[in-house]
Amino acid sequence: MKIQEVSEKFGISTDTLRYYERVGLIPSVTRTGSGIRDYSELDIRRVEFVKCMRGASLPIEVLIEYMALVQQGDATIETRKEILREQRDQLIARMAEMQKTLDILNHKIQVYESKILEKEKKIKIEE
Amino acid sequence: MKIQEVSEKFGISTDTLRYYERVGLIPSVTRTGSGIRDYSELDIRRVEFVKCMRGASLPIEVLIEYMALVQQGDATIETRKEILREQRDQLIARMAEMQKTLDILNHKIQVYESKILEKEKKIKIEE
DNA sequence: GTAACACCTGGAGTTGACTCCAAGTCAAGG
DNA sequence: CCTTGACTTGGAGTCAACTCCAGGTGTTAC
Repeated sequence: MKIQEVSEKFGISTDTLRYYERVGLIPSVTRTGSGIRDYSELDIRRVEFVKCMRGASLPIEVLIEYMALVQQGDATIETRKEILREQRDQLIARMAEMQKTLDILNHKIQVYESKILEKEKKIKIEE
Repeated sequence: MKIQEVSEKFGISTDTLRYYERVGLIPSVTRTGSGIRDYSELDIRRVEFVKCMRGASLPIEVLIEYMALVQQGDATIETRKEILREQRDQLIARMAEMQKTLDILNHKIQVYESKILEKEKKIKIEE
């Protein structure tokens, strides 16, 4: 699969895909003889993983570290697990914050809605 | 309440508090005669609101727009409600993405955990 | 009254994560 | 063979959101 297709499939620009590779987020993608990227199944699974993690704002640095450990094989499993656990905990914390914000937003929207209703009533009475 | 105390109360640096004021996120804080910030109850409620919204990553630009509308009074209620509704919807979408990521993280952690267990078993058998 | 310290301002610098660009290479159609 | 258009690289530029700094003023403890 060439870069253009991967870009469309995941909604990630080709520039970003190349950038991810450059910084080590996706270890060197397979190439054709002449050096053009030709994403393998594995490469695509990696892109998907990164897209998903970035979608939840896991920092690129952490993902780079994680990917490097994956490359190093089974000896790093314990460390990798720790990284994922920490990221998961932070994610849970962020989601809790967001839930609080969501509640406040919903509350404010409700207040606005009833204010708008009041205004409409007043107009009706004045008519 | 002076800036230092507000900073500690909310865990926002004084630089950030001044920055928020500068860009219009918190309309001009009350001052002492000599020009030193002295946050009123209202100012503090505003800081709290902004902190909460920023905690859920609502963009500063949107908050600036919202705050400007609040300043303009009741005529802008409808617009404000729309802004909040849109932000709420985006927040819900982001939380859904994060939930997916969380599920994957949990799954991966489980897989790692069972791999570690297997390794331990092997060691026991070899003993 | 003076030293030490918190506060002020405008503006420059930093960080993370892209995003764009120039200059060059390759592959397919006519 | 030559053009057209997608691909390559390294490096520079951009953007949001801070964060830091220099140079100046205010305020409190001794």
